[in-house]
Amino acid sequence: MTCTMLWFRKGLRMHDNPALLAAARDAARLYPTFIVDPWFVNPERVGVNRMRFLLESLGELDGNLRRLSSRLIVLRGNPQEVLERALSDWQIGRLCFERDTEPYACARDEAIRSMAERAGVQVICPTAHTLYDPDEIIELGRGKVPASYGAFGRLAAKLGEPAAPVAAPSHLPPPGALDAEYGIPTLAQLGYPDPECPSGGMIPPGGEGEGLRRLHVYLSDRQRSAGFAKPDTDPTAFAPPSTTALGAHLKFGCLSARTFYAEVQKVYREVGKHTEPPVSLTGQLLWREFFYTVGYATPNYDRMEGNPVCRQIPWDDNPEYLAAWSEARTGFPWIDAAMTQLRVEGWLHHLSRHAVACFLTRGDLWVSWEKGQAVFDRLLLDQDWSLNASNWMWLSASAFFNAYYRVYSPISFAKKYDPEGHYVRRYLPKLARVPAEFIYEPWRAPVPVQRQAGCVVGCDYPQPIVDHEQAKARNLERMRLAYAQNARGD
DNA sequence: TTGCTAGTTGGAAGA
DNA sequence: CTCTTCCAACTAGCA
Repeated sequence: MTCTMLWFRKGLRMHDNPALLAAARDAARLYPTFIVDPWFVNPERVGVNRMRFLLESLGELDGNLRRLSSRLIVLRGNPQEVLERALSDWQIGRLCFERDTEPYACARDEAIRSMAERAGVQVICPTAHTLYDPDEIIELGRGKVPASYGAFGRLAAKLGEPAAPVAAPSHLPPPGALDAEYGIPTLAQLGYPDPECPSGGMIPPGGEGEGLRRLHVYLSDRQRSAGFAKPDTDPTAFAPPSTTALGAHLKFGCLSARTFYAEVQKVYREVGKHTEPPVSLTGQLLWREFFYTVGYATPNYDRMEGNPVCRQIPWDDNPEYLAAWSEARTGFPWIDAAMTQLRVEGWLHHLSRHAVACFLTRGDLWVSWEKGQAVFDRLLLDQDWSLNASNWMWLSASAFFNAYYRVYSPISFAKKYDPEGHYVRRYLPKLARVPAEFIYEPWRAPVPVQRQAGCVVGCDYPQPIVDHEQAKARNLERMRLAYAQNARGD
């Protein structure tokens, strides 16, 4: 009988957690451990909303462990240093953690694996964050990384159905006696301000219970779930949103992607007729797999330079435009409302992300996708390294997508879904009384109408930062040129 | 080699 | 209100 440690990083759940089962098997004592890594505790890297979500998730994990007479042990510091001491202090013979394929995690885990093995500790590292093991996909493609969703889908189909989720443990070995409390820190202890939730409770709480509950609530509408077609969902719907909005729970592994997948297949079996990838619910999980795989296998994936899948485009360095975009003062209500929703709630509908990303890059402002990526990385609850980089490259027509002449209009796009402007009024109260006719382009309203609405453009709300038609024409030309150079990062 | 086809989610105008 | 066409036109993947 040996003492074991489960090191939680993502995978903050009891259900479908092979690493937890591996750690619990035949263990005299089990130390369920989370390490607060200073690399992440940085308001510039991880915004307050996501940090709060993480702490909530840890709180629930601790509660679930305590129900099985265990607990969560929270350590603080550089993971390698902290672990080296803990493995020795607690005489750990087996260290288990779920595999993480992001570059920071790969480097960290490789160093820790060799440190542990040098100390005679067995290391078990199952894949459970994704449906498939990216190495298996790449091997099946004879070392070639799938360059498109279709190519990925064919490889995944060859591998067959993803592994079924494993059951949650019904009991756990006891933790050892500890020399200190090792409790979950508060936001304030981590140096974060803890503002009153400004969004009226629109931010979903973290934790696996909430993730599972939201999954089941969404899937309880069998017809909608079976008929789910992503491009047809409404980006201006906010109460409730038109998609599952489960990204944050998936990102932290509060909700297992394999459980999600299995539950969706159950709905399909019940309903019979259902949509197919890429637009279906299953298709959304496969997009995640595809982007995880490319992100894992591509060097410098979150940058333009040195990134072999990314087209090299001479973006402008324009701090003023970037600031106006990220601070929701572009003067385009649809863009500014979406950026406000992002800042306040840490979430945007996928198509809103498209609209603001297109606007920042190839559509209007000609600012590098890397700048937008950094803002999303900080503010999104569901920030996910490979998905974020992938989608920014997609929207800026730097990779995967190349119909660069398809530009989202900051005026007419949202109008199709929400002609009255409910969404804009919700997130930009200054515009609440602007007549629907002008809600997406208030600068066109006659001045008396602006006065009447209590929203004078240039005074209460900014003038549009660019003329969209002019910017679009100019940028199309620049894209044409960049495509003609046909330069890639390799 | 070459040619063909399909690709998650644009917009504007006109029938 | 829905459908088609034009805009100007890329490339991975396959036969």
